[in-house]
Amino acid sequence: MNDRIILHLDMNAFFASVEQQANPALRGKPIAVIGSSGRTVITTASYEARKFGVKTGMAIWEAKRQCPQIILVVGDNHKYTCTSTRIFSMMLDYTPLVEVFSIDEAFLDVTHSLKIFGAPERIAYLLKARIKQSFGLTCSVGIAPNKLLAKLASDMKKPDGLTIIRPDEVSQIIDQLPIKDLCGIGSRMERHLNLLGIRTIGDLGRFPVDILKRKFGVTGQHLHDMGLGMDDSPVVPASDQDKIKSIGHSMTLRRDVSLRQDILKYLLQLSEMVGRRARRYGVSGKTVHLYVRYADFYSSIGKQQTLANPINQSDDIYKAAIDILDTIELQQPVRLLGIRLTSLKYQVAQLPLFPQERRKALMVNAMDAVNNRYGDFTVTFASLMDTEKKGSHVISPAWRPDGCQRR
DNA sequence: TCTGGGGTCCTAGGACCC
DNA sequence: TCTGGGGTCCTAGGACCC
Repeated sequence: MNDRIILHLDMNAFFASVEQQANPALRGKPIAVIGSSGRTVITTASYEARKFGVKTGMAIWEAKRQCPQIILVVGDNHKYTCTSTRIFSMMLDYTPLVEVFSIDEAFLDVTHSLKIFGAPERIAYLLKARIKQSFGLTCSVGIAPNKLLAKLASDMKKPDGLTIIRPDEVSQIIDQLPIKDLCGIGSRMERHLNLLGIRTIGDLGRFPVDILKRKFGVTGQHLHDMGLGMDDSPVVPASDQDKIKSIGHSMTLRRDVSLRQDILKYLLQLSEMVGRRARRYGVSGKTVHLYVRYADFYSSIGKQQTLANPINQSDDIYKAAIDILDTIELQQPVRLLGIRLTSLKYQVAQLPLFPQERRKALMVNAMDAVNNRYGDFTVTFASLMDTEKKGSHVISPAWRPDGCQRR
């Protein structure tokens, strides 16, 4: 497995760049894409804004303090999904082995494409040129013998970069890089490793593997491999990928909420969002999770309940969520609520036999059809009538585009 | 108006069955 | 008069990714 050639392509400031292309007045200016809800953060900042220190995850007021002239744009998920789907389909012209890693990132295994296209750099240049020409967007590409190193490489030159790590250069290139550059080492793991005196990737590779294993279990071996730049995980195309394992929605409320009736209204809305998505995918779930984040931001509680049978009707999810809520004694006003459905079963949609349930299922199908066509919450429960209809307000770079499955 | 939202994977402990 | 142990399911929480 030493002779693979993996390419990692990462769109530069994707959401912000798409907006700048859509609206020429925004080009060359510091802009940031944000969410539509009241308490939102910076989702993506343009490179012009990044120069001022504006970063993903930053509060709006902080971004404005760093860069008073920043232009804020409410994100349009549909726009990004469409663009990324078209970009991913371009990649399939060079290899069938394309793994979508997020809405703006993918791995390509081009090992067997070289006979047709020549050097991997050539594939990278072709892709970069086509993406630039079709969408006006730039990306950074990394080429390496595995996914770990390809991702590391694409991060090394931004924007519009191309970085190659050849097998014989691996140790020299990674030796002095900080461990947090590795995909899989976050801030907590970084701190743990720092305490062991490990700061660079080279340090990690030289550290005794048995101590890592004793301290981190299975992860220890993985850490050791990463330290040596080793990774034999395959590029898995969408068609071979495991089925989705959970469906959830959460929302930070406009204001902290204490009244039960207010909480229930949000839970009904979340249940409808989760249920509708589950029905669209043709799945039901046996376990319902409720997540509550309190007003202080740091404390939270999560509880789950497993049912006798899998469900995907919004009102069934809602009932389960209320059941869970009733077991919790809320400690503070609520800042965020989340509902997630897990233990998913994939089953062919079938109308229930009994008349009453059958009528309900038919009605839900009809409601789903209207909402799919005219936007979320066009037809909904009476108590949600004043809910905003603005389509999916969810924006997140981790959003998996629905339409990126091959063929 | 300080701090979003969608996921996956792992661990650890308890219940229960054989 | 002794209290083993494997497997599976469930719950809670944390780390990590984008």
